[in-house]
Amino acid sequence: MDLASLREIQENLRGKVLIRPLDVEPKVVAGCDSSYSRKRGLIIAVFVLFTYPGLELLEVGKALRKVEFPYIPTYLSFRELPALLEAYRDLRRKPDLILVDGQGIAHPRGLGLASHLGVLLDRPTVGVAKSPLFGEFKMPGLRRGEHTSILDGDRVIGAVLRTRTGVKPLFVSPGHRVDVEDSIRYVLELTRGYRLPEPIRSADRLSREIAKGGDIDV
DNA sequence: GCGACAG
DNA sequence: ATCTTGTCGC
Repeated sequence: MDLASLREIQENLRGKVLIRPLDVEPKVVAGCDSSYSRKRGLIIAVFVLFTYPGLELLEVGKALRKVEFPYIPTYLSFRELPALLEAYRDLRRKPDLILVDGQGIAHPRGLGLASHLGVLLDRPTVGVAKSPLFGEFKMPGLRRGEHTSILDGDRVIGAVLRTRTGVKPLFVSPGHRVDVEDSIRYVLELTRGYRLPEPIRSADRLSREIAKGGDIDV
């Protein structure tokens, strides 16, 4: 499979992405992330479900697969989606909102990992990235909650959001079935004392722990 | 052609 | 993302 074909897949799926306010009050939220075991050539994907707004741990879904695609900027989906989809199928309950570690529509072809996953699952997703990939922006103020827009010309495709005072901001963008405003709102409401929102922080820690060798039960 | 470039 | 030791700061 060459990049031209994969690029065509992204350009086609882009038309399926829906940007609009979240249409339900979430009762179950999820965070997902992937880690790698270089020596074993594995990718470990994890989904962690929490109640909302109480943030009580509900369930964990995981998957370990052999890495079959290299990391190529703007094509991250093709490397991580297979494992993420498998981890999702491992879940009994289905989340009303999913936070994904990566870009949503703030992507050269409007289909970052969060958007791609959202369309395939037909679930609301929000992209939460630790660094920028696409779009123009100015840095926001230093206080938690302050944010600036990520622009594609005149179009607002996301926000640079300060989740912790004095700490590097996050690059938030809608994945699917949410808009920029709700994306900002939920990322902020799910962040408790750390830079990353709790669902993603948990998924990150757990997947890394499994990659390191252990396999913790939940 | 050159530089940039999620995880 | 992963590989890696110490170090600065609240």
